[in-house]
Order: sequence, then structure tokens, then C-alpha cells
Amino acid sequence: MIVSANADVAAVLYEIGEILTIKEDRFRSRAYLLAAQRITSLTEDVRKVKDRGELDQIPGVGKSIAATIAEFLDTGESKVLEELRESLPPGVRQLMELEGIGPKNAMRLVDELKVSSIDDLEKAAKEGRVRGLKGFGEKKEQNILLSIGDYRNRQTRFLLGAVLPIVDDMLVWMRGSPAVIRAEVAGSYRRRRETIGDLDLLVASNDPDAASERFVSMPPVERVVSHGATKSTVYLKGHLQVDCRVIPPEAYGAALQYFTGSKDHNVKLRIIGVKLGYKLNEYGLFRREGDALLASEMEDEIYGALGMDWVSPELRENRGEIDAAMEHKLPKLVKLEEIKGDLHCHSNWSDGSMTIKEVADKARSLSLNYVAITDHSKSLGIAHGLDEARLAEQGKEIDALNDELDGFRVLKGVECDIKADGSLDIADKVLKELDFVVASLHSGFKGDEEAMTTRMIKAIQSEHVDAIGHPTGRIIQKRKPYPLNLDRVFEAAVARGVAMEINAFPERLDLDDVSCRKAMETGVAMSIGTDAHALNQMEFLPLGVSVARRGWLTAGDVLNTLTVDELTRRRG
DNA sequence: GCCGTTTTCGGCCCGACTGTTTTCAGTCG
Repeated sequence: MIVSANADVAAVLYEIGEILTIKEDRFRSRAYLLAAQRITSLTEDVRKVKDRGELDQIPGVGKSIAATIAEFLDTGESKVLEELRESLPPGVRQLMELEGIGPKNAMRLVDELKVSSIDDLEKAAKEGRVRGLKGFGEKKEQNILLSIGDYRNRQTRFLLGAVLPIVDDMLVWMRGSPAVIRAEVAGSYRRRRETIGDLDLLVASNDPDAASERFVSMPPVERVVSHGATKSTVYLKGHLQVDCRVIPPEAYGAALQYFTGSKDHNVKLRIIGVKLGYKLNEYGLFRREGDALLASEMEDEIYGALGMDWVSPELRENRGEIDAAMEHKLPKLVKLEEIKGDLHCHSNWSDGSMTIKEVADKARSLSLNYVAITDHSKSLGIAHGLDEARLAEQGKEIDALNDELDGFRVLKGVECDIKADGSLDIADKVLKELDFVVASLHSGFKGDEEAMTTRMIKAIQSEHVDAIGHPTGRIIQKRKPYPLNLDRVFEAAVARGVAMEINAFPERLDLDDVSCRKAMETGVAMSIGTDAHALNQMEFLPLGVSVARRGWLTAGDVLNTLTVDELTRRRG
């Protein structure tokens, strides 16, 4: 098991929940799915909770699910899951991967057409055998074939960093129509999840037909899946799905709340509403009796009417934010404007494409006060890493540049390689003279948890380290984190005052949101760095801030909110 | 299966679009 057992446990509960959905066991299914969600956002390793015998203390986990979790942790298997898997005809779950095929139709297709895979179904549809079934016509058969095409082309999820420019273009296009009063993207994009499944575009308009028409005629639209007066769905080139909702302006706040989600956050909100005698939907908050409107125009009015503070979108994951909002104890999340510098940046001294002067100019244009030049060190030969002599030379160039700059400072730094034994590959006496030292692992990821953890802790305990770069090494959707006991790593970091980095590179976002929160709870300071190797990559800083916000961090938790003097004083 | 300001049973969020249905079921978010 890697890093913590939570993800594996959640996967088991999630699959049980999914199969129960297919079997139309709605409420049991919801219970498992909710429990899976709670385990995912648990900041503690679930194994520890089990050792204390407190599994059923986790909200959403009762006796039965606690037993399932314990069984899985002990044996690596779950009888409940095995039995459920066996009870399902083969092929059903695969067919449900297709857009437009739900549990009912999947079961019927498998049962009546004797298909057990998407390939089988494609053959049947091409032979015109689907349209013969009761309730299926020619149109449905065609749509199945289209869905199969989409399925084969589709990328599972898109990196947040990759959809940012697409969203910008889309909003410019939509706002160019006189029918569009407001346009915004809600959903996981607004919550700034690290990956995005689809985009939820929200449009305020008094002329829904014109607004919807504008939407489906966007240049990058490849296929229109559905097109109604208030709700339309398209695929863009590259198979990114975009759903558009057109809303009357007076209900915009309610719609924004509703479509921002997450689903779990909203379900919990609606349950609170129900208890107060209210009904919450995308048009507003209403009294159940008589339908009197209580709030709809602004999001904060809705939260207010439910007796809570407005919740930042990044927190809306049902990870305790609703209780905190009720008690007026939400954290004051760190803001992009509070970030005074970028603490991880490369130059053409190693494998970056830009000069140090260009980095400084770019950082100033981003309203920053400082930037740390942290080029690779000598062990990373492929990146033309710097040895002690070249670091000294680079230092002279930085000194000269700083003499010219007014009100801006370039920090002398390095991204120092952590060697196999946990020592650093640059001499202590050289590191001592620098302003900011990031230590990172770039090789030897294959060790077991004990070895990797020991190695990391040794690096943390070395004399002159300020931060650990991309601490888990994960590459989103490509490489798993290396096996680390983060509890021990964080404790060591607190003891030595070493920061953990939030690497803002779109494929990394490392630490991630949940680990970030755990680090913060342990008392670890965090640093944000773009890890830019090209000028435009310095614009990734907001992604790092998003992770920090999703991790419940305040300005006080983030080193980048310090002035350059405070930062260098901290180093002592 | 879980939960409790409706508290150990009886609930468990809400609405739009499509295709096929002659009044609505299935799916999605």
C-alpha cells in the first residue's frame, strides 16, 4: 500500500456503492458512497483509526461499513464486494461507462441482446439489433454508436492547468453576446479541483434561446449532445464536455451555488434546509409551505438564510466546511494577492529556458516582490545541474542584478538533489550562504516506505534546507507518489522548521489538497513554487494557491506571504 | 447502511432533456 491505505479503502467502498446503485439499492448505495467520500478526505491514515478501534466514529461509517474496512485492511479483500461483483452479469458496468446508458438499460441490453462488452454492443447496434428492443428506437441506437465513439476518444479527466485557457476563451465568446448578462464556470473548475471531468458553464440571461444558441455555436464545439432552452451539452475538440445552464439573472446566485457543488456539499446543505422547513434548488431557497422565496440572487444570501457563513468554493467538498460555517469558524484562506514571491523557479543556468533577468521581469509583471532562483544541482546531469563553483558564479550574477533592481529581490537558491542516502549533493558551507534551499528527490523512487521515509527525514534534518520540493513525487494520472510515511515526514519537518512545498506545476500539484491540510494540522509551514522552466509557467502560481486554499491554509501557513526580509530572517 | 433539534424507526435532494412513451421512464448532474 502506498502512502496511506485511505485511497484503497475508499476504492472498495466506492465500488460497493456503485454496484448497489446498479441494483437499485438506493439508500445502502448512498451510505457506501458517502463513507468512501469521508475516507478519501480523512487527513489521518485509516489504519491508525482502526488500531484505536474507532472506525465507526468516522461520520458516515457505522458498524457494518467499519467491519468491511477492517476486513479489507486485514486481508486485502472484502467478501461483500466479491459477492456483489459475482451477482452482476458481466458487461453491465462496462456498458454504463457509456453516456446515456444507465443501470436499467445496461441490464436490459446484457440480458436481452446477450452482449457483455462495449465491443459486443457496437456490433449489435451496427447490425440494427438494438432498435428492436422495447423502448429502443433508431435514434437511441445511433446515440449508442456516438457514445461509443466518445468513450473511445475520451480522456478521463483534464488537468486544471490545461482547461484554464479554454475557459478564458469560452467566457470571452459568451460575454460577446448581448443576450449574456453574466457567464461563469461553476463545478469542479470553480472549486479548483486538480483535475476536471467536464465544465459547467453558467449563463445569466433574459433571452435563454439566444444564449443557448450562442453556446452551441462556439467555434471549438465538435458535437452537440443536447440542446434545450435552459440546458445544453456539447463536446469541444479534444473531447472536453461542457454543460451550459441558462438562468434568469435573479436566480444566478442560487444556480451558482447549486452547480458549483460538490454534490456531497449540496446534499448536506439541502438536508439542513429540509430540517428548517426549506427547499433548495437551482432557482433559490424556498419555504416548503407556500413556496415563499427566501434567497436566490446572491450565493451568500443562501448560506446566510441557512444560518451559516459563505463558504469558499475550494472548501465545498463536505470535509467539515459546513459545520465550520455554522459555527462561524471557517479559516481565512490565503489569497493570491497575499503571495509576495515565487519560491521555486529555474533559469537557463540549468534546464530552464529563461535568463535570470527575464525571470525577475516576469515576476515583477505578476506583482511579486521576490523570486527564488532554484536551479538543479550537479547530480541532475541531464538538467545541466550546478556544482558549487557554478552556484558561486550564478550568485555573482544575481548580486549584480539585485543592485540594479529597485523594490524587487532575486533570491539565491538551489533545488538540491537528495541523494540515495538522504544527504544533499551540495556542500553545507555553500548552502549556508544561499537565501532559499529546496531539497528534492529526482531518482531512486523504488525504495520501500521505510527506506524512502528515512531518506526524506535525513534530508529534512540536514543543516540548511528551507523546503522539500514536490514532496511525494506524484505526477497526476501518470506516476504514483513514492511510498512515504507522511506523518513522520511532517513531524520531522515541524521539528526542524522545514517547509513542505506546494509545487504549482499542473501535472504535480504536490503536496495535494488533503496532504496539505494534514501538514497544516501538524504545524508544518508551506511554501509555494511554480517550478517554472519557461516564462509562461510562472503563471502557474494561482494553481498553487488553489491547492493551499483547498487544504484550508491561511496566510500564516504559507511562507510566500512573508516579506523578503521576514523570509531571510527566518533562515537566520 | 446510517442517523437523530422529526432520535432507535422511518426517513434519506431536486430538476431538465431525450426518446419513446400516448403520459413517462431513464439518465444525468
